[in-house]
Amino acid sequence: MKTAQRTLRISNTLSGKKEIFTPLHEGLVGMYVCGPTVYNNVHLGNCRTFTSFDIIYRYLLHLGYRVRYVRNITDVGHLTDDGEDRMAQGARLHKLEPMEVAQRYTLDFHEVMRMLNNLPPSIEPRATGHIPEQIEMVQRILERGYAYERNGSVYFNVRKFIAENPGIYGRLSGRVVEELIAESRENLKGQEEKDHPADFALWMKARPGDLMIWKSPWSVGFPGWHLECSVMSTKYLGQTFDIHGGGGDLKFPHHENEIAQNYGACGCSPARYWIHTNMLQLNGAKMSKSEGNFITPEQLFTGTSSLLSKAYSPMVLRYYFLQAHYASVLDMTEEGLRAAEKAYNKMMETNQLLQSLPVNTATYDGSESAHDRAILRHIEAAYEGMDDDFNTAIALAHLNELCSYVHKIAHRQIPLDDVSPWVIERLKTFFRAFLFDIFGLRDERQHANGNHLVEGLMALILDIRAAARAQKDWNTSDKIRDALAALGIALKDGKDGTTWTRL
RNA sequence: GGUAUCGUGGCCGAGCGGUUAGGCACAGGUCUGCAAAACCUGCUACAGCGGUUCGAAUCCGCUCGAUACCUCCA
Repeated sequence: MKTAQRTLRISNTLSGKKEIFTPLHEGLVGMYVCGPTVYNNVHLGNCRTFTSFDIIYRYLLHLGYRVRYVRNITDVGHLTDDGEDRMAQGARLHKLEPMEVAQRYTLDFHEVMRMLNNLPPSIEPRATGHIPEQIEMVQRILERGYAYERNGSVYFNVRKFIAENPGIYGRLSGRVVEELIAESRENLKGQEEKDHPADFALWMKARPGDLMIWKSPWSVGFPGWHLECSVMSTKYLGQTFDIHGGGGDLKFPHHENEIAQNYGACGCSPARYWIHTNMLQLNGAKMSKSEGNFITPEQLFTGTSSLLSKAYSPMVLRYYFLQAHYASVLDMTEEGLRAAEKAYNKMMETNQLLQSLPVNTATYDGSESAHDRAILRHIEAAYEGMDDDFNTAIALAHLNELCSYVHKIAHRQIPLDDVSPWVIERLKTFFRAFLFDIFGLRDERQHANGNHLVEGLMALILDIRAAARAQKDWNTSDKIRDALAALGIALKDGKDGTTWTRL
């Protein structure tokens, strides 16, 4: 698959329109995604965001692009409402060094990403590893006149920036600064230093007791939360790059301020396409720790949440995400998870069936049947779905349609001769590419069945049962089936013998 | 309170003015020793009320509800 063969369209949240994607440099894509703040276990909603971008990353790779995918780890500067650094707060709550907190939850994050089969980004920079660069950017913004120093802290001058660069600030989030001014006047807390409520910190002077501090020309302190992304995207992708992504909740103020910082430092816009993913809800309401409507990835995978009756595997979760478009709110319910589990298992079984289909090249006469055309149409439609703003729901629908064909062929409802061998081969390649390369699914059943001893024992048992069945010894046959069912193994009697799966 | 987005059949969800997306569940059938699986068939929905249009789930207005941001929870 060559890049030139397909036209990719992306909903650009900067313009609010769906645009044809053309990278800055042909064949190369630079993508920056805002990563997690590692002060706690990774949130399920974060899992959806990073899985969405993983699929975008995978599809770009599949199209033949060389992609540099940068996703940061925020380990300093993201303050809570009380003005305490999240990392420092985590450290205080868990009685740990801030870097211990960062390490613990970075490992947790990586483990969950691995379970979800998300590819690691090309570069995963940390905010604390880029303090000198952040100080440099603050200096550049100061030199260009868009920031001011107050008692050792440095703030971005939003009003001056807007006056001199109309149409930049507020474009992404649709914000009008006059309204922000009116709004924020009410809840000013400890922000007396700022000239204006809309201004935001580039560098914060440390207060007594602050744990994460560095020397700078202005004070001993720490960088503002938004600065790291401006700095690290510039460092690894250049002043202007292709795609910047993140959760929709980051649009304002984080991304808006990020753009202002980049523009303020270099006079140019950072990303050309902005992609924002939408929220994950639980039982029709937002996930909220305080209201108990909350579940961690670990609880989901182990079935230890009181909100669920059983465990659901990482691949079932991934399949669940695939059924919806990344920009839509997704509601998670137990019934929905059950449906996804069943659909996922069926998809994996059908693929296994497809891959084992014989291809009789001797009968190939070069013609194209009605079935051939129907199959090829669904394959193309799945690609078109992905081309249209990475619509995995559309692509998945066509894969399901194709599953029906696979079964009809496998069960001789469509004679094998009615489908051209090259179409069967194409279908096999297509399924492998979409299921594993693009959707990033893993066949969990294969892992479960990958035990040689179990495989051997099952083969023996099924052989004995087949012999009993040949003698119409239904007692023995059913005894074996019932006993295996009790062990969590389901038998499926087909025309070509019996197969088994774990429940 | 302000701003924005959304509200689709029993459930989850696609849909971007004019071919009943798809999955799960459910019902009937084929196959089968029985069951399961698989396959076939059925289930024509768009929050409410108005409007624009030959035609609206899709555009506009209002009402109600949800979510996000403004304000710490992703």
